[in-house]
Amino acid sequence: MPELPEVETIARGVHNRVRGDRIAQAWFGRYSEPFKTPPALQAKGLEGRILQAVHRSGKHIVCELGCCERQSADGSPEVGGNRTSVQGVEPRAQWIVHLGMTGRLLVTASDAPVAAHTHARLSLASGRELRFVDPRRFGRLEFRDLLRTPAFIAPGADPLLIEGREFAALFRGRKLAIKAALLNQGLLAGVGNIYADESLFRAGIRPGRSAGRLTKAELERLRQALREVLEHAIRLGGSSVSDYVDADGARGFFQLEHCVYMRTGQPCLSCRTPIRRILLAGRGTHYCTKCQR
DNA sequence: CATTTCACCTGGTGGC
DNA sequence: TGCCACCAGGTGAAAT
Repeated sequence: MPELPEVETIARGVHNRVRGDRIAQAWFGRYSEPFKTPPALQAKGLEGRILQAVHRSGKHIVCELGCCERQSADGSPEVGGNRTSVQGVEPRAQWIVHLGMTGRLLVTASDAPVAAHTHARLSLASGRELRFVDPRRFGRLEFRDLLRTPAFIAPGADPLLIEGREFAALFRGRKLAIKAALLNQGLLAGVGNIYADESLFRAGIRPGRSAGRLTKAELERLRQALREVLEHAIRLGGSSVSDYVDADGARGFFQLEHCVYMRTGQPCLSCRTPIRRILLAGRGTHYCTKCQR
């Protein structure tokens, strides 16, 4: 479910709520699917760590963890301060959360009712909990000890930062549909089904067009449309189509701004032509046959 | 190598 | 009310 704007919203929310807090205890459920690192190793690695910062990389939420016990007087991690002289400031480990289709990462009171399909609960020194909930179990949790493993960086360029030249180069010589290319996380990190459809509508490009045959002008329109759509969605807290919520359990509002996604048969907001739905790259794909060429 | 298809899961919805 | 088919924000392995 969650694409770049939803993951960004959640990461910011979690960051603002738990930064500087200490993981007192970690509990993991019995299912093996959600864990890239065995649950016992995750619990052992996480307990006692300070949550220094939480940010997004592609569709991944990365929790930067410092080593143990120590934190500054105001509870902030002093990132960017004197890194070598303050114990526990340099990230020593990472907890990487991928939400799959239905994953949630929530900051709750420790006595809040435990939702069904809760697979991880980190109790924090502040008395709250960081919980991972995922009914479909497509999400993944990974622990990295940075003394042994390199820091996590999502493959693929960030669609908010990429420049025109580099963007165009991603698609050069590719025969596959532009929508399939947008969904390829190795090319661009963070674009999923909603924002692929919405950005192609905004750029006026049919999703089935061969990626390598788009003109320079079309590619530039697409790059800007993608950035504008993603930034707008972030400002509105993401899209809540069915069950997406942020770190506080609040819904986003960008679903109210969707022009094509899940609007099959409804009139195009620009020309009134009914929105068409086709299957492309195995995904429901929505577009306007008149506005998108 | 590039590209496509499918399996992995649970839950909600709409038709009969 | 129940049953069933179909659909859903993602991804990576297997097949082509």
